[in-house]
Amino acid sequence: MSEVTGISKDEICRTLSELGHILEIAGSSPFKVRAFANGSRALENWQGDLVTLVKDGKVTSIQGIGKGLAGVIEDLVLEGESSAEEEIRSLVPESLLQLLRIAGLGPKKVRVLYEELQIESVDALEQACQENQVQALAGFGQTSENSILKGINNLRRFAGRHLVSQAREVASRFLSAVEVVNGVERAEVAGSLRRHRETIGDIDVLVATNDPEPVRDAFMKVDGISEVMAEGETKSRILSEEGVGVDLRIVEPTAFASALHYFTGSKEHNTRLRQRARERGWKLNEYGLWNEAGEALETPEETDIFEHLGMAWVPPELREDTGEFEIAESLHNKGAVWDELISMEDVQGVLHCHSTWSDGKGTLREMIQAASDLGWLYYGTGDHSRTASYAGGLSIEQLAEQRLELEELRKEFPHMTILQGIESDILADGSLDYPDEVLAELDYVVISVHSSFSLPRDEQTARIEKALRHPATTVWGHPTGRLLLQRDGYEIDLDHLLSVAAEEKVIVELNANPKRLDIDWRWGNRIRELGVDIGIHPDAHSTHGLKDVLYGVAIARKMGFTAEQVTNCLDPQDYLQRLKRCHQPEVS
DNA sequence: GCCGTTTTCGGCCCGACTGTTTTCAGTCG
Repeated sequence: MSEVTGISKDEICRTLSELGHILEIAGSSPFKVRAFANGSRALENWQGDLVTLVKDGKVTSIQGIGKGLAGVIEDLVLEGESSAEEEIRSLVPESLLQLLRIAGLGPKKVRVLYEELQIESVDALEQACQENQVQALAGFGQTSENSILKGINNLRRFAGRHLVSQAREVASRFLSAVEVVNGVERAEVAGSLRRHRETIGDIDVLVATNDPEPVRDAFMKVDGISEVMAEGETKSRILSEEGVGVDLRIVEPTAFASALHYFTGSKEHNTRLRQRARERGWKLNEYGLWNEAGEALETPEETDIFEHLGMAWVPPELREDTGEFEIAESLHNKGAVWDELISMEDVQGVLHCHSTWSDGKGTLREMIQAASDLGWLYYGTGDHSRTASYAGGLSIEQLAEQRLELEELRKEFPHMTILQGIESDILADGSLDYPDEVLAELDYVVISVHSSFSLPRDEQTARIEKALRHPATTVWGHPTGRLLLQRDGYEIDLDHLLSVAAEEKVIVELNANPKRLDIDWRWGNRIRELGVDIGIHPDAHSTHGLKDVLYGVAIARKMGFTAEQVTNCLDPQDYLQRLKRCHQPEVS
């Protein structure tokens, strides 16, 4: 495929989303604004090769993208610029987008600040507040001025989104404080954390009780609250000292299921489910479900809400409006339920673990002991290869020495299947980091990109394809190289490379490190379509890091995977067979 | 701007809390 402009799908999604915000500040129709936001999200969730889609003229086949947005997308892909984009960007200064990130400031207020005081930047706004110019504006006051200053301060201190590992800690601190309060019948964390998103904006804690006050008191007494942002009858919001927003919602016990569903989201899923209710002349909100006569339908559990609306219960992880409605409806019609998704107990062992042989903190013995303690039956070393000198990569001699130590450890841990592997750097030309005869002695080989991140898309794709087709390759490690909240992955034709992995029977890694969670869950549907096998690997650099597998399992659930579809849920015998199957021709 | 078994126009989800108001607009989720 010929490269066109090299603009990535992610960049286009960001552009569409920005254009939506600009239109909002400029005072466009809220529906037009929403169309841009929806289009951005639709494109983000769509998986495939965008260049091909554009060339085939099929961009509008994505639900939520019509003629207008398709035009912008096509121009960006083919020309690298779009006149419609330029036109929208000329409406208001782009720097106003920064102001939207200040808590409490939305498009309307940003517009007033711009029109009345010509404020275009966060710094200018700060100064105007300090000079008490803002409180004089209609709709603003002394309090607004102070809260804007606080908001600016918070914006500078915190990035906005958080790794799921950090969010879980904060959430459990608040949940454990409220769930023990007298009168609390149920308490649960909802929101994106319950949906197992890879990063978390804020935390939703939902409590069912007939006596809200003591719950709110307990919530406000939790350690590490840096600011109370709202404190109402049933809804409160604080900012934790880690910079994570935590919402508390209190509902009556009879409304718990509908509230849990509502606050689990996603917004898109909820919108669609409410539309479904409306189609029947019903109403759905966080307090329940009502029929056309206004009578409340019984919904003691989430399952009941879906049942009333003609759907099987959808696991929370899958509520992103990325195909779950069609499946749940079809399951319901067949009287079936959703397949049991993978859980931690299904994992039988792991590959891709580092030790003190390269840049890990745990010795091989400590790591294997920890894996055994977790109940796992196999463990694969996956230290860095020799080119990764910064990470203590192993020489050919060291590989042989490590093999001797593993022989001893196999005697110590007879119940464990201990494999020797390597995380081989993919060199810039796509070759692997050891001669073939050295690679052939290993039980498996993970191939990973650790250098030359910024090759042009075609070259990067060709480089990885070459490595995927190497006969020794078993696993493709952290396929996109992204670091959550830090950097995007390198530019590749992922769709093509996944087809190559399918063809070569290379296992695609779901790297469970909470900073990576790579490959992205949005590729789940496509991966199943292509018949690619995935493996959940911790990429552990310490005994503690082995537990990261739980984040990988969470993402695999989000991809809709059952245990049968994940390689390291196989028992040791079958697993060894699967590792050998790589690159061998299909037995007909 | 998008969409369609009420289809090419006329809709587009819903409610709590805050601050500035004196009945409500804006923001947020």
